[in-house]
Amino acid sequence: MDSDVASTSSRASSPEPEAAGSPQLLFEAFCREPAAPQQGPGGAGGKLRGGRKAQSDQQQQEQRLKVNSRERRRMHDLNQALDGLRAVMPYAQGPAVRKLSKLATLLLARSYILALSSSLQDMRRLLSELHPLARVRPVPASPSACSLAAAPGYLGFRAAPPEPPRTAAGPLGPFYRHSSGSPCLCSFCQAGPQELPGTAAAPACPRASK
DNA sequence: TAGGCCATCTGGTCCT
DNA sequence: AGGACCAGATGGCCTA
Repeated sequence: MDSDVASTSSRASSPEPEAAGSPQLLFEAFCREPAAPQQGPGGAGGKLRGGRKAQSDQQQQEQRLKVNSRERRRMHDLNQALDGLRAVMPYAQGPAVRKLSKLATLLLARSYILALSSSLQDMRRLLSELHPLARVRPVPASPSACSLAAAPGYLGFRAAPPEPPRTAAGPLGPFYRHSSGSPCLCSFCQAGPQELPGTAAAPACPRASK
């Protein structure tokens, strides 16, 4: 299916990380201009008298190429976002480590967020125990400040996070297990994901996925 | 070689 | 109408 010129094997193992990594770039990509007009080859008025059907076919072809191109770019943006997510994820990164799969990235991100939330709660509790008089001041309510603050699970100083659903599998789902006997040195395991709220004791190490 | 993961194409649906 | 989003199909690459 080589219907698109741009479909050359640009795959390799990493999908064109043009600007991957930086959240800033991620947002830039997210907010980027709405799909440059991308003229098809020949542009308008290429064929003058090719017959109505031929012209219609060509128009359809160009339309198809345009849609394909948009879809490709959309997927590239998605992959960039995933790369950005991987970049801030607590797992061993390096040339010798296999890149997290998309699914693993999402699952690990969820676990990481839950772990951070739990840590934050613990620290807050500790702080209030050490300094009973020093109350943690609530974040001034400013609805327009950040839409995240309105999210149900937002961990501001207002409400405790909702209990995450408990699943039978580990925080990364049923896909990830430690290979028995071999201690994992990745930062995720070092940090102790077993403290995740609402999860079983099953450690979740992305390196053990394969 | 089988299975996992991925990129790409494609058609459908929804929204502006 | 055009664009975004989604899911299924397909084929390639890589690893155990």
